[in-house]
Amino acid sequence: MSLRHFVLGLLTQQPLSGYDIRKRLGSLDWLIGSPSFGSLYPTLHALLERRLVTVAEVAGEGSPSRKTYIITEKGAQELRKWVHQPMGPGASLKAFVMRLMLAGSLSTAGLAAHLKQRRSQIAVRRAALEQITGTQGEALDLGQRLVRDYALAVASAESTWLDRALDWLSDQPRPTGAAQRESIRQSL
Amino acid sequence: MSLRHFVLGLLTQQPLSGYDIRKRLGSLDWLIGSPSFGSLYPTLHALLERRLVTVAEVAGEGSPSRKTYIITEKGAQELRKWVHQPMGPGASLKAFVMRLMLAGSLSTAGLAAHLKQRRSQIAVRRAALEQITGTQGEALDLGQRLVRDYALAVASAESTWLDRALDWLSDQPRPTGAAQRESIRQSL
DNA sequence: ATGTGCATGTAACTGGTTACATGATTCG
DNA sequence: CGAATCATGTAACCAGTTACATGCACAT
Repeated sequence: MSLRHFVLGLLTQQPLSGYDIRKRLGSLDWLIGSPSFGSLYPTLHALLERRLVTVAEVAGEGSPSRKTYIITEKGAQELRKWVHQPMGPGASLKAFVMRLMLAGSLSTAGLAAHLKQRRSQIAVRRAALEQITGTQGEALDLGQRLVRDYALAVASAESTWLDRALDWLSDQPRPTGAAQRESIRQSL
Repeated sequence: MSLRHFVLGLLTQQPLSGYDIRKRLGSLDWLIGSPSFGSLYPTLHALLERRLVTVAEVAGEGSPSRKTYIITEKGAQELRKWVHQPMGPGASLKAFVMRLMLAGSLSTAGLAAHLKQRRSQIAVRRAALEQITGTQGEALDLGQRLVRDYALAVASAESTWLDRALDWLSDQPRPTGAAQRESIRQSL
């Protein structure tokens, strides 16, 4: 049940319709897989029912009527509560990326904590993969070797990225607010 | 319904029990997420019913009785058929890794084709991500920037890896068979 | 005897996909 | 006029998880 929170997170930036959300997520299809309308619309309805969002039906100017959803204060609260609780150690890449996208709803300290936690988990995984190389190295078949190498490559890329991100984050002087929006450009 | 084929693929290497499969997949939890017993055992039963595998109940020597599953010729055929059909353009990282693990059931040419296809898809994604940087670069919030950077890092790592893998593959002289098992060591 | 690890299994539930149905608008 | 895009929605279905139930073996 992360889709509910994820959608909520997207709405913190700006009001969106179901259609918008899918478009926005389209470019990240391969990383996290964008949800189908069949799950997206019911999710939106559920959020509405729990008063975490409100609707604004916009009669279409040159396009059919669209319903843009706006997050409520209750919704924002709920989201903050959720986004601050740590992810389990077996968290998937997808889960991590989804959380990462909600960074805007996280304090700088909270974000840093998340990244550090991820970094240490990645370290554990790399160690495990390298151990496989040592112990079972000879017994693996082609596919398993390829996957091991691939996993190692991804893990190392992620590790590098996390280091960079954390460096950048610690260089950021101000902790929160609107100034944030401004000073992000230099990231990379 | 990829789990069925995936399990079938794992069984091409050696007979395994449900318990074994989960152990084997445990180290790749974060990449593809290992299935729970609640889905694994029914899957095994389904394969059995369709005559794609057979069981050998091994009365436990120092451990409880275990059922090791062996792939049948029919199963191997089914798998080859499945593994050779190309993946859609929106294929997730998870789907790619699962396919990659079944490389052993693929001809060298088939494997190369898969890797090349993936490489070109990655290129498309990178282009899309870089286009976002150009057009909406200023409008993105913290989370979206982080995810974009992260995605770019992963995509570039994958790209590099694919190049290396394809290089290595083209350096391999023999096309198939038992010699394969031997000459893989030098990969990295 | 009690708990921990090995090992298999089932039932209820849930999150999500697929397929379908609807309708307005715009372009060729 | 028909096709494509925008836009929303529902119902049937399915894959997978969670939680539960069982039982053997071994160590404390």
